Amino acid sequence: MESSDNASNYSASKYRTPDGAPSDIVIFSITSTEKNTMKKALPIRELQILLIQRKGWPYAGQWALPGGFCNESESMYDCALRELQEETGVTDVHMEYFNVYSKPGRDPRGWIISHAFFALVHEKWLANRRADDDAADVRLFPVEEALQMDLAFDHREIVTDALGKIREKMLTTTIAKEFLPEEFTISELYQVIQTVVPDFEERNFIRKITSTQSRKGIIEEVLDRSGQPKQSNRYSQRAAQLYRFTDLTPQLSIYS
Amino acid sequence: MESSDNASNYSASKYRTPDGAPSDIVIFSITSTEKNTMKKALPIRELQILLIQRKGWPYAGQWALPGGFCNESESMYDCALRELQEETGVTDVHMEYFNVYSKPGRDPRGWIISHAFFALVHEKWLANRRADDDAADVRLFPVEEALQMDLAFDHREIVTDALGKIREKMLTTTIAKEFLPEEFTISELYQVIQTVVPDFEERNFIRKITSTQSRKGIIEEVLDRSGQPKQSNRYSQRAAQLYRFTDLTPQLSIYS
DNA sequence: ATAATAGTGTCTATGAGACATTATAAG
DNA sequence: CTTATAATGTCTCATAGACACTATTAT
Repeated sequence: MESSDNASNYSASKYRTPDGAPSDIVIFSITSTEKNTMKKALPIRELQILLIQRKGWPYAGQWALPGGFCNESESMYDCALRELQEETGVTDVHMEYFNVYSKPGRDPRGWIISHAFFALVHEKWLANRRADDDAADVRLFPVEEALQMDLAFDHREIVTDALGKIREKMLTTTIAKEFLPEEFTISELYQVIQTVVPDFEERNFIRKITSTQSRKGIIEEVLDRSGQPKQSNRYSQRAAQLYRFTDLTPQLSIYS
Repeated sequence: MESSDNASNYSASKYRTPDGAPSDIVIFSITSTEKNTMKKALPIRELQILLIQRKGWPYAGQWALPGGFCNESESMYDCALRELQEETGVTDVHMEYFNVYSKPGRDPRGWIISHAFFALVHEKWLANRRADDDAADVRLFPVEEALQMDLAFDHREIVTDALGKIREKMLTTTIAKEFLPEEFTISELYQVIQTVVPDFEERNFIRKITSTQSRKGIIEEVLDRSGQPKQSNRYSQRAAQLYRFTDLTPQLSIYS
């Protein structure tokens, strides 16, 4: 108790304690499907999340977020990293903690406080996994479809919140880079932003991002070995300039 | 276990479970001290946080963030609200969850996963408390001073993170309103922003906020009953226009 | 040549930023 | 009348936003 003065007569165990502190991870990826037209064109991109089908009680058979219980010897972040690795084989991706879910009764197994992360995984990493085990119980779903499903626990709420969070972050930070190759064209960047934030529309996008003083530091032109601008004609007839993100972290303010 | 198919033979308790899930609250307030000059002047404002002095083990005698253990029947947010109310008597303030602290060994009492909130409390609410019980074991400290202290647990890290968070939010959202009266002058707003974000400087502040099309919706002029602009000469010789925040939530983007 | 995507020119209205100037009221 | 703070004028250059136009290359 608080009034005792050393560890030997401290007893937290007289209180009811949580039955578990899991992490749940909303793993986002953007899939690309080549258009089967004759002409070169940008692929069709879709924002997807990874779900697993539950085997046992509770919510057996229903789809749920990947995740699992935390051990005493790890932090929540480490726990989530471990689960992410187990589920996708992927390490070294962008993962962020964003909320805790603790409403009484949210888990029939008891008093379980869940810690929600989102991860942004480039499809090329998930491709490996899908080749390895094309298990029917681990799948990518388009986000909009996932939000229509009857997910286990309060996972629909978690997915909704995660989606809101990455939409905000997509517009205010440079996380778009997590979904793009190192070098990309302006069209690809624009398309990735729109895939995550469908309402996004910016007519003069290329000028905003490349020639306005306040923003031009965010991305930079890629040059080849001879110092010439490096271009790509992968998605278009006319070759497009390649860009990469810089290390600059944009600071936004409503007062300046 | 996961492979069983109903609640009766589910047993989470065979695993080690956390010894507690507390909330810790970084309660920010801005104190105003009138300058004792002859002339009217803006008060000296200082960003402070509320700390309590621990009585028992562990960290007896050291200063710590207010907070306490969550019960099974409440959510983390409700827990934090309850603690906030117990500590300050205040309800109905801006409080936000911002991070979890779960590093192994962070609490000598065992495996304790702490959920950190920050709250923004107008000094007028804390004034009551300070009159009631001027207890030496609950005090406001200037943030910079608190960060120099040897706080209990990992509370210095929590305070550092909370400070970073409210600095960011001060510039990107309208939380400044939590530290201001309903009606305020531009100078007061400017001063509040600077109190939280000392680096903030904006020469043409009044024009940015009142006459640029993209931002002018954030605050609006206050009019009196007869429809005339309402002014205040509380802090200055020449009366200044009063403003209030609107309900508008500014949307920021690095791409537009 | 055609089509498809990349990228620029150009024009107007608005905003940013710096500084000087005027306005108001207390003492 | 002096002083302190509030607020506007003014000037230059940058940016926003719209839309027409040119550029490049596969077919």
